[in-house]
Amino acid sequence: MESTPNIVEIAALIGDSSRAAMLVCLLSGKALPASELARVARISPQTASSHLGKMVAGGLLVHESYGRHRYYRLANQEVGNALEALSVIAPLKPIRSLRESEQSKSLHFARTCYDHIAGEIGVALTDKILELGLVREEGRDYAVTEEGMERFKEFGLSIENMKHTRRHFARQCLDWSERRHHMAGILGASMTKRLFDLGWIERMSEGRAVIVTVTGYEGFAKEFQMTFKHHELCI
Amino acid sequence: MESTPNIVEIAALIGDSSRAAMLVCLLSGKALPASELARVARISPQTASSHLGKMVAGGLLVHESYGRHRYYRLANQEVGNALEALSVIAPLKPIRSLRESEQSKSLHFARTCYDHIAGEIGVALTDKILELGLVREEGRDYAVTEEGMERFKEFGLSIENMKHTRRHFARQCLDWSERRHHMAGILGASMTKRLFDLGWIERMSEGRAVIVTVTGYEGFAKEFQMTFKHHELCI
DNA sequence: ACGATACTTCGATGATAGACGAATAACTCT
DNA sequence: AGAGTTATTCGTCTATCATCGAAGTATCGT
Repeated sequence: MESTPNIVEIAALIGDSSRAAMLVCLLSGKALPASELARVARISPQTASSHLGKMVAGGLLVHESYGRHRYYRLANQEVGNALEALSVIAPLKPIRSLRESEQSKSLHFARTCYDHIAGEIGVALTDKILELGLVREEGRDYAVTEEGMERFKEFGLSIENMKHTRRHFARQCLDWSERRHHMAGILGASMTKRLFDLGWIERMSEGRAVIVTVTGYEGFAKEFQMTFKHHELCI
Repeated sequence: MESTPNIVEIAALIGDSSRAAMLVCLLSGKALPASELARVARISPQTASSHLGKMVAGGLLVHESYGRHRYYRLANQEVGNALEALSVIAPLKPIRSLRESEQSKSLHFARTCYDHIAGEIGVALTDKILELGLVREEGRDYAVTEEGMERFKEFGLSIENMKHTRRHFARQCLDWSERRHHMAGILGASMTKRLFDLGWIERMSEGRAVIVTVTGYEGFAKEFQMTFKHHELCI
């Protein structure tokens, strides 16, 4: 009937505030789990699931399952192309508050992933621990070395007690903002708890964002040879 | 919420079947009266008026009044770009005729961007002209070189006359399908007109797609050392 | 001046679809 | 095995918006 391709359906898919928020979030090229996208769009998981299903059916997104998580990302480059082309003609939206944009930046820098630390800091810390030889990779996990046993004890962590729990000791956890691994499991959780106790990191008012305190910067530098400039990590 | 442009409203505007029909009809670059657009979308004049008002408010269209007629056209070339970018990811399912799918491919290959040539051909031609030293980049514009003056004259273009117009001489225009620049401005328009006059390119029945004729293939090869195989460009 | 044409505004209506609660399935951790 | 997550499906409710009839404004032809 219509001699034109149905840009209507595609545009209608993008033309919903919840779905657009998700799409813009996925423009970075990263794959994000459904729950994260629901949070970004400020809607319930049920509604998000409905939207994600429609966008997959419409060819905007594809998904991959990892365990109970389902990661969504843009189907192809052309989708990103179209979103960018729309951005060109879209009026700029006023930034509601500085705090929100700061918080968004903070999420990439440092946040908690359940009970362990993630973001740039999480990945960098895991890297340093590997580099210093405190742990070594072992399949999907990390195993503590002799030297690690000693250093973790100095840091205030009892590896012995951890071994008594049935939880995974030190699992590799995929980081959505860095696309690399950070440390999960009881070791990751205990370290993060210790970082809170030491006052190196503090939870921001709400959400999962975390800030590194002044003593934290000093501590990370001294204990793990991590370097910062202007409150950002040097890699 | 975020500092990103507000693509929601724009996409929602395009994501209505009646409005999309009007927009696609206006993709040719023509200005059409409201009644004609109502007829194309198969809706009443009242409804059409409502839609047109919203699209003007949203920055998609502009209107000019001539007597009791009101002519609507796309606000700028970026709107056309966005519509075409959407059609790239849309026509996956309903390809009704071979001609339509050919036309979609043609849009990537060669099309007019208002009055100058774009697509693969447009970008490649601009590249060649740069490579041959006929123009050089100068900020957001291109400037003709000594050699360019001579070669353009041989090609049938009077740089002198162009300088007398108030229009930009040779502007860089971003190409959505190639993500690179092609040449706009009076020089780009004049070259494109010359290509039509020489019969190197011809406008397809409707829309902005353009085909390269047999003499065009020979001409591009001879004059600009551009090579093709199977009616596709070799880069 | 008169009716005809082109387009707009206002108001009412009806259909679409986005929202969430409740329940279900799949998975992980203890 | 059981508790706690993550994600989905189903059903219902509600709000938004496209649509058109009726009426209003501006312009043209005669």
